[in-house]
Formats: sequence, C-alpha cells, structure tokens
Amino acid sequence: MMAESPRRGVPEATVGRLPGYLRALTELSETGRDSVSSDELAEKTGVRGAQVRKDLSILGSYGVRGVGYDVTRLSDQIAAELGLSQVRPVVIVGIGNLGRALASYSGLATRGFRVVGLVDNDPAVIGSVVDGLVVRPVSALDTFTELPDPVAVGVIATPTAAAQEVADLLVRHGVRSILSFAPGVLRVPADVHVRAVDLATELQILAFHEHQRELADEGQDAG
Amino acid sequence: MMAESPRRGVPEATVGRLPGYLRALTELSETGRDSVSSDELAEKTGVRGAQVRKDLSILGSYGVRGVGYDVTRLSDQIAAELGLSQVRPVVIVGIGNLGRALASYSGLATRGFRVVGLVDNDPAVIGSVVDGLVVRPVSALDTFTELPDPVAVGVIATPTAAAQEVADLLVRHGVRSILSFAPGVLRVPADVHVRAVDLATELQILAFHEHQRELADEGQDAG
DNA sequence: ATATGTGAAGACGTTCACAGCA
DNA sequence: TGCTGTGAACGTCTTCACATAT
Repeated sequence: MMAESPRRGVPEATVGRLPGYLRALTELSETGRDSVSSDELAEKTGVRGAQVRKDLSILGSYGVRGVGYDVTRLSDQIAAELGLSQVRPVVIVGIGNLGRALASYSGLATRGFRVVGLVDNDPAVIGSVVDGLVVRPVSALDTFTELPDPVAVGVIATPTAAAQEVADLLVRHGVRSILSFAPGVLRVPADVHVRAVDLATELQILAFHEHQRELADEGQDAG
Repeated sequence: MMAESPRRGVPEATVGRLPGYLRALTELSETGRDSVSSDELAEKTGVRGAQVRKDLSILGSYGVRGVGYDVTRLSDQIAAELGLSQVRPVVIVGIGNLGRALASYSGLATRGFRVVGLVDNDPAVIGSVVDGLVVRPVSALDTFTELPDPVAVGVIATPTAAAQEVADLLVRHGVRSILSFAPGVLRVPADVHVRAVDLATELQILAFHEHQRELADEGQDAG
C-alpha cells in the first residue's frame, strides 16, 4: 500500500529551487570546483543553508558529512530529477520581438532545451529565418508534434488576444506543458501544465513594495 | 507603538494575486458590469472563492452580502493598494529583442506604468528609435533618475554577464525596484527589491512535471 | 573540527464551514 | 435566499537545533 522509493512527491517549493541549484553547480563545475557545502550553495542561490540541505535530502542525495556535496554528482542528480537527461524540444508560437528574444536565448540550449520550431500566422514573418530556423505557419504545427520525439513544451509569445486560441491548438496537438507570456488565465484540461509569466504583474508587485516604502517614509516624516 | 490602520502587512501571497484580480476587474468594467461575486472573480483568476474573499477582506474591502463587490470601487481600491494611483516611470536597460519587446508592450501603459527611458551600451543601438523613444547611452541614466519624479523601476534585459554591473548602476542611481530577466541572483542592498524572471527556470519546472508524467506512464505500462 | 541529515517547532498560506447581513 | 466576512482547521514551507558521520 505504500511507496518503496526513497522519496515520494517532491514539494513544489523545492522543485522551484532546483533550477537555481543546478545553475550554481554548473558555474562551480566550470571553475573546476568539485565539492561544495550547503552554505555556499545557499549563498549562491539566495536561500538558507538549512533549506538547501532539506531540499537535497528530499532528493535522497548523498553529501559527505564534514566535506559537502560532490558538484558533478549532485548536478547530474538534479538534472535527472528535472527530466533533463534528455534534451527537450520546444516550439515557440508568436515570432514578434519576444518570440525572437526567446528563440535566440542561448540559455535554453545550455540548460536542457532545444528550440525545434518557430510558428507565426503573419505572412510577412512566415518564411523568414530567425536564429537558423525558418518561421512556419501555424498549420505546420504537426511537423513538430508528430515526430518520434514530439514537442514537449509550447511557448506562447503571441498578443494577448490570440493566447487562448493558441493554447487550444497546442493542446489539440498533444502538448502538455505550456509557458505563456500573455496576461490572464488560460483554460486547459487538467493534465496540461501551464506556467504564466506576466511582465505587468511583476511590475505591479514591485510597485506595491515601492508604495509601502513611500507610506513608511511619510509616516516617519510626519508621524 | 502600534499601527492603527484597519490592516497591517498584506501577506506576500495576497500581493501576488492582486494584479490578477485587477486585470479581471478591468475586463469586467470594460464589458459594462458593475458588480461581481467572489466566485466569479475566482473563476476568472484561477483561484478559489474563499481565497478571493480572504484576500479582499485583508484589504478591508467592502463587498455587499447577497450581492457581491462593486467593480469600479474594488478596482480603485486594489490599484491604490498597489501604488498605481500614480503612473510609475520605468527605465529599460538592454535594448536587444527582449528590451524591444518590453518597450513596445502595450500592457504596461494600460496597467500603471510608463516607459520613460531606454538605455544600452552598444553604439550601433544608441540613437535608434524604439517605440517613440531614443535609445540613450548608459551614461545618460541620470536623465531619468534626477527628475522630480524619479524612475521607480529598472528593468534589466541585458546579457547575463552584464546584469550585476547594471544592477549596481541602477542602485547607485537610487532605483530601489528591479525586474531582472537575467538568470542568477543579483547582489543588492537590503532595501532594494529584486524580482527575477528566468525563462530556463520556468521551462525546467515544466520539464520536471513532464518527467513525472513519464514516470507515471511507465509505471502503469510495466508496473 | 566540520558539515550533513532530520525531527520538531514555528511561520505562513489555504480551505472549510457557517454566522451575519442585505 | 444569496453572498460576504472570518474564526478555526488543515496543510505546506521554513527554520532551528542537534545527533550523526567523516
């Protein structure tokens, strides 16, 4: 009745920090370091040492007491946990400035992904070459989703008005992970994962804190 | 010694949802609706009704029992809470594809912000016009930070290697809110707020869940 | 001596369930 | 009757503190 594997269900909060650890470990590896302590890893990723240890212990990781963690081994383990042992193909829909920025972002290739498709519906853009790939019409989505290794992640970089339609299209083509840069909630089946990044939301959160400081300053001046 | 206002310290989780509520309310307002229930607002923002009510009660909001919330009034109240009663000036550093995408994103103007400065260090880019603004050299940052209404938020859209340097520069110019699109942790004084958006991190989190489904599928086939 | 791994405590966030009001 | 506002229950995440291992 119970699971027998060393760890069951990595907490979402931990999952959110794994990419940061992985990035720090990659940097350490490039500078030739082969061991790192939880406190140093914490310092490099902006969390506390105890948090790092808890996170890594959830993965069933083996550090060495009195020494630290083996950089290469831990790196491999986190990559495996994130499913990055295989390179994951990505398709970008909407090749405006944002789509272009994403297409040419080298951080993707170095961190487990490969952009295999660029799609747009603007005839003026279709056929142009961006970062070595020809932009294809939306109708060509099959090309990328019917491969033996089908596209895993769809990125929506279209105007807001088209986002839901594109999401529906991606879902119909079997894509189960979507990263959207459009504001608003996308309606998708329960087995599809969506992450949304919204610039205005981020700025508004910053504005809130800015505003709080203003209130605090006023309070001090006039209190 | 103690605050007397109706609410002290809005929880960070609530702050993170306020922009979503605001967006939904703006849409409702545009379609002429003047009242909305917590359940409807919840449905439009992807949270639960009880969550909406809890969040709004923290703001000291007045809904009407049996009826719902007044769209305009609630909208104004959330905008005020987020410090959006005044338009906040934004400067974007790094005018590549990403910087351009941000500069021409209409969602900023409609949601409380105004891009007042574009800055780059590439002579080939300096002097060009993007979305009605001339790109200025980094040395011109003073132009935007020494106004009577100084720049509130700096956006870092540079390559990774330049991000920390730009952050230092922004801080030196008095900017206390930074939105960074570069991977990695920026080192800033404690009174400066940083929010980081990293594409690769988002994709890796999606990859994790994709991977989990693969494991689940295998387990079902071979279990 | 040094740094991991982890139970226990504490802080934080969400959901329930219903009293209270229109 | 309908929907808000909220204490209380519940669940999740973080931090502490120290036993444990090298």
